Amino acid sequence: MLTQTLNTQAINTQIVGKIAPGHPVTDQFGAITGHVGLVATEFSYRKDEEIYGEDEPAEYVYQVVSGAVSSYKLLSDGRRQIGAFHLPGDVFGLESGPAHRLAAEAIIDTTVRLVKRASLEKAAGTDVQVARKLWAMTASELRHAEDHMLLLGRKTAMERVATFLLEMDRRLAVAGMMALPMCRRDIGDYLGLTLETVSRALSQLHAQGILGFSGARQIVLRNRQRLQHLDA
Amino acid sequence: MLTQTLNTQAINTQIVGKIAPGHPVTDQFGAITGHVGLVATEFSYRKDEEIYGEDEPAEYVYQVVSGAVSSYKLLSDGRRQIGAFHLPGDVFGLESGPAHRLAAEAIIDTTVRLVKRASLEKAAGTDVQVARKLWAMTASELRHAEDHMLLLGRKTAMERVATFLLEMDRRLAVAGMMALPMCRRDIGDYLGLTLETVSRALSQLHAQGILGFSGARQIVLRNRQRLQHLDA
DNA sequence: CGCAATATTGAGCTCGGTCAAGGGGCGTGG
DNA sequence: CCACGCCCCTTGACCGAGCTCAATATTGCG
Repeated sequence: MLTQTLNTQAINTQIVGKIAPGHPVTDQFGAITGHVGLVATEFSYRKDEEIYGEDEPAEYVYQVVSGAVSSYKLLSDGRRQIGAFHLPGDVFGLESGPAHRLAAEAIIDTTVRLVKRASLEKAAGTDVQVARKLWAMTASELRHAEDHMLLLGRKTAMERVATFLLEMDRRLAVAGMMALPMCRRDIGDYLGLTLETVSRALSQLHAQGILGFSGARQIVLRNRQRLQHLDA
Repeated sequence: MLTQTLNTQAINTQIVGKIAPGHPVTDQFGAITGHVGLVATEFSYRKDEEIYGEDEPAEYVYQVVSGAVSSYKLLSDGRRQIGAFHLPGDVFGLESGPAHRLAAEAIIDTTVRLVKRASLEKAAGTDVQVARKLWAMTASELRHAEDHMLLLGRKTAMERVATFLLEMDRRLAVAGMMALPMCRRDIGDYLGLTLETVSRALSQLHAQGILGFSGARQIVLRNRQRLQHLDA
């Protein structure tokens, strides 16, 4: 289980206070832990390694330092729905109840910072600002889930892929280019499509000059306007 | 706007303390407002009346007293995704941020109880138990949304309808029978299907003896076991 | 009892899934 | 630095679940 893994692989323990580079102002963890003096531990997972399973006790809350994580649910026959991708700076694994409602795994080699859920609960019990922040983070996840229900229930394949590209562009574009950490299958499982359909949609956008490739996962959006139009 | 409507139709204002009949123990509103002495107002909407629009300022938090409400998002061309149905006892319209992320409308004649969001925020600022409860309610909505993403992204039409029937059976069955407040189109918009597909699935379940009708919206589940199996 | 709204059923079509066969890029090892 | 090999990705051909369009059939409400 997680505890064992922690024992064998833990790298670095520190008092939270330094903020992850690149997220100096709006750091979610820092906002909570900074003035409470919680202890955070850094930890690494290899590509495809499970961080926690569905319905597993929610012992820790995580923040991606580097890499990328997916949160997902499985049906008994293996069909998978990814609910969210977590990128550097994102907090994940935060639960109000006792257990994780989705599983989480690293989609590439990933380093996270983590704090005990119990210590956050304790801080929230004495500091109203912390309590407010935990609520806001859960509300933010809910907002994303609500948008994603609309996508999954009502958008066409092309609209889904356009929405995905605009989301990733917003979240991880550097100098107008994005380096996707996830494979076509992961994108399909996020969008409720097959990997082939995702690939066909991307090829079509490429043919129309709306995006450019430099490697299958290195994408430049050349016409956000037209992409937004395709997004419905 | 809402304020106008409130002025013309408000029925009854009271100090919250009495609990809605049928929800004496786990009443969500009561748990928050009971010991804080907040003022709640009762209010009624007719079938198909909008309660609030998407992105409208979130001035009030609501609880269904009687009737039923749907929360939904629209695409520009009219495609609709219902994110949740709210039944008697349910709280809806609770936001951590300033605006409603989904619109809400009464799907049948409905009476709600409502309190000002600002007064809840104020109570949460002084009472940690209230803050905790608000967080828990948002987390509960998130849990539902995560389950629903799996349904919308990965389940077949028959699996979706089976899931829907089991959910409604759990939430509103009385003496083994459920009286659905919503039409086939609403069910379709909730499940990411057309109304025809919903109707066909229900007919098929009827033909297999898994459910019985007494009127299109009066349904008896005759074999929950088999339904659960169809739910994947 | 009558009628307008809602639900059912049918026929044909389409979008995205399935199955299958290459192609290409990246990391590894020589 | 280059070549090899393994994924990952792309593309093609066909299929079918669910959508669309259309014609009844119910039903519940006045």
